[in-house]
Amino acid sequence: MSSKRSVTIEDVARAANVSRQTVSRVINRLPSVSADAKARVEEAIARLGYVPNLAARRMGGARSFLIMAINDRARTIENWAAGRGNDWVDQMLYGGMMACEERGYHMLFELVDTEPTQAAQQMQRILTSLQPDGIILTQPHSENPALAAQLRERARPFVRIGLPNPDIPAVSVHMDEAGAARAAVEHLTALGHADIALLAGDARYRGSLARREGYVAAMRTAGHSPRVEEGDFSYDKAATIAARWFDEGDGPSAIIAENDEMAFAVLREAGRRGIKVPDRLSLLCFEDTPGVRFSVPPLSAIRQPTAEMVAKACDLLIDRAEGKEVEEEVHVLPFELIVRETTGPRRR
Amino acid sequence: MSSKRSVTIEDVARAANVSRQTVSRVINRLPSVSADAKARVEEAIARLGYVPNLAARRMGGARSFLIMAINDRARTIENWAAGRGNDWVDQMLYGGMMACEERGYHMLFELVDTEPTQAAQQMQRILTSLQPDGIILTQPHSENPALAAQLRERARPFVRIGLPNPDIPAVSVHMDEAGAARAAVEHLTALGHADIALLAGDARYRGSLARREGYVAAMRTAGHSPRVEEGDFSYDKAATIAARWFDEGDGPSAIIAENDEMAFAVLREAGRRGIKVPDRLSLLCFEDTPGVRFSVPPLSAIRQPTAEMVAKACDLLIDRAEGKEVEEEVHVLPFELIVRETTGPRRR
DNA sequence: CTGAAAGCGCTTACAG
DNA sequence: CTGAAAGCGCTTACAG
Repeated sequence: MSSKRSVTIEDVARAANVSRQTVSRVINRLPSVSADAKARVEEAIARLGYVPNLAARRMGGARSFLIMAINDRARTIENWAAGRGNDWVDQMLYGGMMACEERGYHMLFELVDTEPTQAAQQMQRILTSLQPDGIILTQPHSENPALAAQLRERARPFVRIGLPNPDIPAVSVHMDEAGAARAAVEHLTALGHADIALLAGDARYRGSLARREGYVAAMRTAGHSPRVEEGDFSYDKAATIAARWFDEGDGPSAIIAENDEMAFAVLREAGRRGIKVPDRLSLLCFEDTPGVRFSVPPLSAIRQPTAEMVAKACDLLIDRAEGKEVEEEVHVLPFELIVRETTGPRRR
Repeated sequence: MSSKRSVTIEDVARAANVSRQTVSRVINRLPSVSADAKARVEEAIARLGYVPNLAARRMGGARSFLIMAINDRARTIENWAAGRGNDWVDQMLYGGMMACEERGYHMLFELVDTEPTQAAQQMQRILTSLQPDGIILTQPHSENPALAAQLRERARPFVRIGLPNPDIPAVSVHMDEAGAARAAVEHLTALGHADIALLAGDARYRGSLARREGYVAAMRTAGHSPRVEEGDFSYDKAATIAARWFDEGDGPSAIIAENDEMAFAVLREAGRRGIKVPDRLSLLCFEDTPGVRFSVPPLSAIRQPTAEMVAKACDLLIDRAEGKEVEEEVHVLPFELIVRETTGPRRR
């Protein structure tokens, strides 16, 4: 069955006694093929085990059947090199590979530098060497207008993962950040908390800003006054803030941290001082990377639907590649609030 | 600079006033190009920002510049779906992408089922649709003789990650498992331990077998009697064994676990009984996934050089693709013994 | 050292 | 509905 040479469209055409265009039409599910011819071709394909050569398809002027996800080089490599897990990459591959496979595409994963000149050059290389049918841009590339312009100029469809950016008209997929912040507040108020602080990330990030707004709005709705601290997404900064709260005695009764790292810092500082979680302090975080399950106690968290967002992006891109018009510009995916063991009513 | 159409070899040829073969020779670093022509071509490439189209190169009968790493589908997806990290995949991508990039190749990552018939079919599809220049086989595919035969028949170079398998003649890359087991024993004997148990994996795995042999040999050399328990790589099994050891009072003073999971189980059971690690029990594990750093206390471990093994496999495959003869069949990579906080002298 | 020719396996218009 | 022709951007022999 399997010899050194692959079975080609020509072999199928001969076996089915049709021309290779007809085979091509069947493969690509184009109309205008007689039922009879179609059946013969399909039989031949199955019998010979024919699989189209993607390079040839691409060369014929068609699609490449490749969707390319772009990630930030430095950050990704740093995580890998440190032997840390890389939840974002894992979930991205998961969502992307499954979505692509289902529709006969392949997911490619590339690293691009943040520095704009380098990014542009690398993007150029990737586009012409691999010729992907679609590109997925993640942070920080999703916020780089020059990259978007470059893709547009070269007529390469792309989707941003992230909240819409007014400077970058493009299809984008994101999680409902504001809604998640609201849900976090509601979860905590339902447990009886009133003094709920937001250990914020960085307001320069669109997502962070949206969470902040959601948080503030929800607090006002509940009749509580918001309390935002700039945590900068960093462990050290969060630890300093938590230490101050705990030592000065005016700490909140519940904290929402915008990422896992900051939540770990709070947990650590609380532990050092014998402050029981959740009895004396409730803690909830955004992000939900794998380590969160293993903290003591395991953290309640807002789960970011990374796999789902990437899968959605792939689907949108494949729709485009197949000529379906994508009308919606903005796609919002639901979050998940996972209650583990760091949130509860306050006890003395 | 960047227009809708990509710059092609033809554009470069025209700009440099040579034929496209000459450009091709320069790109592929073939000899027999005059210094003068070469300089003109290189200048034109730089000026126009030319990047060869990989699909076209492939079609021209050359390489695809694609190296494909194959992983087990079910296991990989299960980890992803559970939201657990996937250290193996992360490190594989890390090593593979860096190695490929350095030599102008791209790393592709594909999932293949374990079931032999499906595996063969999927492999067939992958080979003909993507036409990779080389394949990297990991567990369990690396132990499937039919897959190896298929690759050989289709003349596709491949490298196995894993210990040599007498039934599968092939280039293979692996870690020095026996040496690592020996080093583990030596580390513990140096701390004064004599009653060192091996919480073993599964002897049907080649690597597990090698560790067992290394362990036994090292124990004999040290004049101690070996003590092997079949842990089956599972948390539950390891917990049962540890419980028995601790409760019957004849437990070893040090334990070497063949993976992280089993070490976590031991740590848990010890903790429950107030057995201090490392004061009353030393514990060391193989594998060293990211979670190991966060256990309390952090586990001493033998680090598996996953990234390095995959990088090595890529290099070997690229050497082959570029016509360099690879003479060595077996490539052994060093492990790393990372002493954290679970191993120490016994104290009362 | 250099180029004209043929071909890789497909698809896209174009006729019929 | 169906096929003959041309072409995609390269490389591989083959001449010179």
